[in-house]
Amino acid sequence: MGRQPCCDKVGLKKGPWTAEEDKKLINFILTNGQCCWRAVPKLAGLLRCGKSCRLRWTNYLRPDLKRGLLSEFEEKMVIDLHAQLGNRWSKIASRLPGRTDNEIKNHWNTHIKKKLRKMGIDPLTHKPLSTAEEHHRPQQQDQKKQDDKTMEPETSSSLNSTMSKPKEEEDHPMVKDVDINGFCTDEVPLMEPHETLVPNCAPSTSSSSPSSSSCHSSMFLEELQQFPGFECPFDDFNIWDLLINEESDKGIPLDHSLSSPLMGFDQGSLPYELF
DNA sequence: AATAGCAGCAACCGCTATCGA
DNA sequence: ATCGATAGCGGTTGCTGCTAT
Repeated sequence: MGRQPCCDKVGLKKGPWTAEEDKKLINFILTNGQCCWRAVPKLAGLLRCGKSCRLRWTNYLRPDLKRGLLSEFEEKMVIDLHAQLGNRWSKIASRLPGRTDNEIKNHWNTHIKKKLRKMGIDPLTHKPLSTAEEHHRPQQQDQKKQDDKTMEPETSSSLNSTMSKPKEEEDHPMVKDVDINGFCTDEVPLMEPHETLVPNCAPSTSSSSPSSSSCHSSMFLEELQQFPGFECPFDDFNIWDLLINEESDKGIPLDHSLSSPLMGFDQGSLPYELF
Protein backbone atom coordinates (compact mmCIF):
# COMPACT_ATOMS: atom_id res chain seq x y z
CA MET A 1 0.00 0.00 0.00
CA GLY A 2 1.22 3.44 -0.88
CA ARG A 3 4.69 4.67 -0.34
CA GLN A 4 6.87 5.28 2.61
CA PRO A 5 6.17 8.43 4.59
CA CYS A 6 7.92 11.45 3.13
CA CYS A 7 10.12 12.20 6.08
CA ASP A 8 9.78 12.31 9.78
CA LYS A 9 10.81 15.81 10.69
CA VAL A 10 12.52 14.77 13.90
CA GLY A 11 16.20 15.54 13.77
CA LEU A 12 16.02 17.24 10.42
CA LYS A 13 17.79 20.51 9.94
CA LYS A 14 15.87 23.64 9.00
CA GLY A 15 16.80 27.16 8.09
CA PRO A 16 19.43 28.52 5.76
CA TRP A 17 21.58 26.10 3.83
CA THR A 18 25.30 26.02 4.39
CA ALA A 19 27.84 25.88 1.59
CA GLU A 20 28.73 22.37 2.66
CA GLU A 21 25.13 21.22 2.33
CA ASP A 22 24.91 22.91 -1.04
CA LYS A 23 28.00 21.12 -2.22
CA LYS A 24 26.68 17.76 -1.10
CA LEU A 25 23.42 18.33 -2.88
CA ILE A 26 25.07 19.57 -6.06
CA ASN A 27 27.46 16.67 -6.13
CA PHE A 28 24.69 14.18 -5.56
CA ILE A 29 22.47 15.55 -8.29
CA LEU A 30 25.31 15.88 -10.73
CA THR A 31 26.12 12.26 -10.11
CA ASN A 32 22.63 10.83 -9.95
CA GLY A 33 20.39 13.35 -11.58
CA GLN A 34 17.11 14.45 -10.08
CA CYS A 35 15.48 11.26 -8.93
CA CYS A 36 13.28 10.50 -5.97
CA TRP A 37 13.62 13.56 -3.77
CA ARG A 38 12.66 11.57 -0.72
CA ALA A 39 15.80 9.51 -1.09
CA VAL A 40 18.08 12.42 -1.89
CA PRO A 41 18.89 13.67 1.61
CA LYS A 42 19.75 10.23 2.89
CA LEU A 43 21.85 9.31 -0.12
CA ALA A 44 23.51 12.69 -0.23
CA GLY A 45 24.25 12.67 3.48
CA LEU A 46 22.02 15.62 4.30
CA LEU A 47 19.91 16.13 7.39
CA ARG A 48 17.16 17.75 5.37
CA CYS A 49 13.83 16.55 4.13
CA GLY A 50 13.48 15.81 0.45
CA LYS A 51 11.16 18.70 0.01
CA SER A 52 13.74 21.10 1.32
CA CYS A 53 16.36 19.62 -1.02
CA ARG A 54 14.08 19.95 -4.00
CA LEU A 55 13.33 23.55 -3.14
CA ARG A 56 16.97 24.41 -2.62
CA TRP A 57 17.88 22.85 -5.94
CA THR A 58 15.09 24.33 -8.02
CA ASN A 59 15.22 27.78 -6.49
CA TYR A 60 18.88 28.28 -5.96
CA LEU A 61 21.39 25.66 -7.03
CA ARG A 62 20.22 24.79 -10.53
CA PRO A 63 22.98 25.90 -12.90
CA ASP A 64 20.58 27.27 -15.47
CA LEU A 65 19.26 29.91 -13.12
CA LYS A 66 19.79 33.52 -13.84
CA ARG A 67 20.64 35.58 -10.82
CA GLY A 68 20.02 39.18 -10.05
CA LEU A 69 17.15 41.51 -10.69
CA LEU A 70 14.68 40.89 -13.44
CA SER A 71 15.31 42.90 -16.53
CA GLU A 72 12.77 45.40 -17.72
CA PHE A 73 11.70 43.00 -20.42
CA GLU A 74 11.31 40.16 -17.95
CA GLU A 75 9.33 42.39 -15.64
CA LYS A 76 6.99 43.33 -18.43
CA MET A 77 6.57 39.67 -19.29
CA VAL A 78 5.69 38.91 -15.69
CA ILE A 79 3.08 41.64 -15.61
CA ASP A 80 1.53 40.58 -18.88
CA LEU A 81 1.47 36.95 -17.88
CA HIS A 82 0.09 37.75 -14.47
CA ALA A 83 -2.73 39.66 -16.11
CA GLN A 84 -3.62 36.49 -17.96
CA LEU A 85 -2.71 33.74 -15.56
CA GLY A 86 -3.05 35.32 -12.13
CA ASN A 87 -0.86 34.10 -9.29
CA ARG A 88 0.18 30.98 -11.08
CA TRP A 89 3.82 31.63 -10.54
CA SER A 90 5.10 28.36 -11.84
CA LYS A 91 3.33 28.94 -15.14
CA ILE A 92 4.74 32.42 -15.32
CA ALA A 93 8.19 31.15 -14.41
CA SER A 94 8.03 28.56 -17.18
CA ARG A 95 7.93 31.45 -19.66
CA LEU A 96 11.00 33.07 -18.25
CA PRO A 97 13.98 30.82 -18.72
CA GLY A 98 16.31 30.79 -15.77
CA ARG A 99 13.78 32.28 -13.39
CA THR A 100 12.00 30.41 -10.62
CA ASP A 101 8.45 30.73 -9.42
CA ASN A 102 9.71 31.76 -6.00
CA GLU A 103 11.92 34.45 -7.47
CA ILE A 104 9.13 35.83 -9.61
CA LYS A 105 6.68 35.70 -6.73
CA ASN A 106 9.09 37.59 -4.51
CA HIS A 107 9.81 40.14 -7.21
CA TRP A 108 6.11 40.62 -7.79
CA ASN A 109 5.41 41.19 -4.12
CA THR A 110 8.34 43.48 -3.48
CA HIS A 111 8.73 45.46 -6.69
CA ILE A 112 6.07 45.08 -9.30
CA LYS A 113 3.09 45.52 -7.00
CA LYS A 114 4.45 48.85 -5.88
CA LYS A 115 5.16 50.00 -9.39
CA LEU A 116 1.67 49.11 -10.56
CA ARG A 117 0.09 50.87 -7.61
CA LYS A 118 2.18 53.89 -8.27
CA MET A 119 0.90 53.87 -11.80
CA GLY A 120 -2.63 53.65 -10.48
CA ILE A 121 -3.11 50.05 -11.50
CA ASP A 122 -4.55 47.47 -9.19
CA PRO A 123 -2.01 44.65 -9.14
CA LEU A 124 -4.74 42.11 -8.51
CA THR A 125 -7.09 43.04 -11.30
CA HIS A 126 -4.70 44.98 -13.54
CA LYS A 127 -7.43 47.58 -13.77
CA PRO A 128 -6.98 51.24 -12.95
CA LEU A 129 -7.45 52.02 -9.28
CA SER A 130 -10.30 54.39 -8.70
CA THR A 131 -9.52 57.59 -6.89
CA ALA A 132 -12.00 56.57 -4.21
CA GLU A 133 -10.04 53.43 -3.53
CA GLU A 134 -6.88 55.43 -3.32
CA HIS A 135 -8.29 57.55 -0.53
CA HIS A 136 -9.24 54.49 1.44
CA ARG A 137 -5.79 52.99 1.29
CA PRO A 138 -3.47 55.13 3.34
CA GLN A 139 -0.76 52.46 3.34
CA GLN A 140 -0.61 52.83 -0.40
CA GLN A 141 0.07 56.50 -0.03
CA ASP A 142 2.99 55.63 2.15
CA GLN A 143 4.02 53.05 -0.37
CA LYS A 144 4.09 55.71 -3.03
CA LYS A 145 6.56 57.74 -1.08
CA GLN A 146 8.94 54.84 -1.09
CA ASP A 147 8.39 54.09 -4.72
CA ASP A 148 9.03 57.64 -5.79
CA LYS A 149 12.62 57.20 -4.77
CA THR A 150 13.30 54.19 -6.91
CA MET A 151 10.83 54.38 -9.75
CA GLU A 152 12.47 54.65 -13.13
CA PRO A 153 10.49 56.69 -15.62
CA GLU A 154 11.10 54.40 -18.58
CA THR A 155 9.65 51.50 -16.65
CA SER A 156 6.32 53.17 -16.60
CA SER A 157 6.02 53.19 -20.33
CA SER A 158 6.95 49.56 -20.48
CA LEU A 159 4.05 48.67 -18.27
CA ASN A 160 1.40 50.39 -20.29
CA SER A 161 0.39 47.22 -22.02
CA THR A 162 -1.23 45.97 -18.85
CA MET A 163 -3.74 48.76 -19.05
CA SER A 164 -5.22 47.67 -22.32
CA LYS A 165 -4.68 43.94 -21.99
CA PRO A 166 -7.74 41.71 -22.10
CA LYS A 167 -8.32 40.38 -18.61
CA GLU A 168 -8.85 36.70 -19.15
CA GLU A 169 -8.13 36.04 -15.53
CA GLU A 170 -11.12 38.04 -14.43
CA ASP A 171 -13.55 36.51 -16.83
CA HIS A 172 -12.09 33.04 -16.51
CA PRO A 173 -10.28 32.85 -13.24
CA MET A 174 -9.39 29.24 -13.74
CA VAL A 175 -8.31 29.62 -17.33
CA LYS A 176 -5.62 27.08 -18.02
CA ASP A 177 -2.70 26.95 -20.38
CA VAL A 178 -3.50 30.03 -22.32
CA ASP A 179 -1.49 30.08 -25.47
CA ILE A 180 0.70 33.10 -25.57
CA ASN A 181 3.20 33.92 -28.26
CA GLY A 182 2.59 30.62 -29.89
CA PHE A 183 3.54 28.06 -27.28
CA CYS A 184 1.73 26.18 -24.60
CA THR A 185 2.20 27.24 -21.03
CA ASP A 186 2.96 23.69 -20.07
CA GLU A 187 6.00 23.74 -22.25
CA VAL A 188 9.18 24.98 -20.76
CA PRO A 189 10.80 27.14 -23.39
CA LEU A 190 14.11 25.91 -24.61
CA MET A 191 16.94 27.90 -23.18
CA GLU A 192 19.47 29.33 -25.47
CA PRO A 193 22.99 29.14 -24.11
CA HIS A 194 23.26 32.91 -24.02
CA GLU A 195 20.21 32.99 -21.78
CA THR A 196 22.05 31.13 -19.09
CA LEU A 197 25.01 33.44 -19.26
CA VAL A 198 25.44 35.22 -15.99
CA PRO A 199 28.01 37.92 -15.68
CA ASN A 200 30.88 37.25 -13.38
CA CYS A 201 30.44 38.83 -10.03
CA ALA A 202 32.77 41.67 -10.53
CA PRO A 203 33.01 44.28 -7.82
CA SER A 204 29.52 45.59 -7.85
CA THR A 205 28.84 48.95 -9.34
CA SER A 206 25.12 48.62 -9.84
CA SER A 207 24.21 47.53 -6.36
CA SER A 208 25.54 48.67 -3.09
CA SER A 209 24.01 45.75 -1.28
CA PRO A 210 26.41 43.03 -0.29
CA SER A 211 23.50 40.67 -0.05
CA SER A 212 22.71 41.18 -3.69
CA SER A 213 21.84 37.77 -4.99
CA SER A 214 23.98 38.23 -8.05
CA CYS A 215 26.99 37.97 -5.83
CA HIS A 216 25.69 35.18 -3.71
CA SER A 217 27.08 32.43 -5.84
CA SER A 218 30.59 33.71 -5.69
CA MET A 219 30.26 34.00 -1.94
CA PHE A 220 29.18 30.41 -1.93
CA LEU A 221 32.22 29.49 -3.95
CA GLU A 222 34.44 31.35 -1.58
CA GLU A 223 32.93 29.38 1.27
CA LEU A 224 33.49 26.17 -0.60
CA GLN A 225 37.14 26.98 -0.92
CA GLN A 226 37.43 26.98 2.83
CA PHE A 227 36.52 23.32 3.14
CA PRO A 228 39.30 20.95 4.07
CA GLY A 229 40.37 19.16 0.96
CA PHE A 230 38.61 21.54 -1.34
CA GLU A 231 41.02 22.94 -3.84
CA CYS A 232 40.34 25.44 -6.51
CA PRO A 233 42.12 24.39 -9.65
CA PHE A 234 41.51 27.65 -11.46
CA ASP A 235 42.17 31.25 -10.76
CA ASP A 236 38.87 32.18 -12.27
CA PHE A 237 36.93 29.00 -11.75
CA ASN A 238 33.29 28.16 -11.86
CA ILE A 239 31.78 25.57 -9.60
CA TRP A 240 30.18 23.57 -12.37
CA ASP A 241 33.38 23.06 -14.25
CA LEU A 242 34.92 22.06 -11.00
CA LEU A 243 32.21 19.63 -10.02
CA ILE A 244 32.06 18.14 -13.47
CA ASN A 245 35.79 17.68 -13.48
CA GLU A 246 35.55 16.16 -10.04
CA GLU A 247 33.06 13.57 -11.18
CA SER A 248 34.93 12.89 -14.37
CA ASP A 249 38.07 12.23 -12.41
CA LYS A 250 36.24 9.62 -10.39
CA GLY A 251 35.00 8.05 -13.56
CA ILE A 252 31.43 8.62 -12.47
CA PRO A 253 29.21 8.88 -15.50
CA LEU A 254 26.91 11.83 -15.48
CA ASP A 255 23.38 11.23 -16.56
CA HIS A 256 23.08 14.04 -19.05
CA SER A 257 20.12 12.65 -20.85
CA LEU A 258 17.58 12.60 -18.06
CA SER A 259 17.79 15.15 -15.37
CA SER A 260 21.29 16.38 -15.14
CA PRO A 261 21.39 20.05 -14.35
CA LEU A 262 23.38 20.50 -17.50
CA MET A 263 20.88 18.56 -19.53
CA GLY A 264 20.90 19.63 -23.11
CA PHE A 265 24.28 21.22 -23.09
CA ASP A 266 27.56 19.91 -24.25
CA GLN A 267 29.36 20.18 -20.98
CA GLY A 268 32.74 19.83 -22.56
CA SER A 269 32.37 22.93 -24.59
CA LEU A 270 30.24 25.33 -22.66
CA PRO A 271 31.17 28.73 -24.04
CA TYR A 272 29.85 30.54 -21.01
CA GLU A 273 29.92 30.50 -17.29
CA LEU A 274 26.96 29.08 -15.53
CA PHE A 275 27.42 31.19 -12.45
C1' DA B 1 26.84 56.38 16.77
C1' DA B 2 22.80 53.94 17.98
C1' DT B 3 18.59 52.03 16.84
C1' DA B 4 14.05 51.44 14.96
C1' DG B 5 11.71 50.53 10.84
C1' DC B 6 11.67 48.86 6.23
C1' DA B 7 12.76 46.09 2.11
C1' DG B 8 14.29 42.04 -0.07
C1' DC B 9 14.81 37.35 -0.29
C1' DA B 10 15.42 32.49 1.14
C1' DA B 11 13.08 29.02 3.18
C1' DC B 12 9.12 26.94 5.40
C1' DC B 13 4.19 25.58 5.66
C1' DG B 14 0.07 23.70 4.15
C1' DC B 15 -2.80 22.38 0.49
C1' DT B 16 -3.80 19.70 -3.72
C1' DA B 17 -3.23 16.91 -7.86
C1' DT B 18 -1.05 12.95 -9.29
C1' DC B 19 0.90 8.56 -8.94
C1' DG B 20 1.66 3.92 -7.31
C1' DA B 21 0.66 -0.19 -4.49
C1' DA C 1 -11.43 1.49 -6.76
C1' DT C 2 -9.21 3.01 -2.78
C1' DC C 3 -5.82 4.81 0.06
C1' DG C 4 -1.64 6.91 1.13
C1' DA C 5 2.84 8.97 -0.38
C1' DT C 6 5.04 12.26 -3.34
C1' DA C 7 5.88 16.31 -6.00
C1' DG C 8 4.65 20.71 -6.96
C1' DC C 9 2.45 25.01 -6.08
C1' DG C 10 1.21 29.36 -3.79
C1' DG C 11 1.06 31.82 0.55
C1' DT C 12 3.52 33.21 4.49
C1' DT C 13 7.23 33.84 7.71
C1' DG C 14 11.54 35.17 9.48
C1' DC C 15 16.22 36.60 8.88
C1' DT C 16 19.54 39.93 7.16
C1' DG C 17 21.12 44.17 5.56
C1' DC C 18 20.03 48.93 4.49
C1' DT C 19 18.15 53.45 5.47
C1' DA C 20 16.19 57.07 8.03
C1' DT C 21 15.89 59.40 12.28
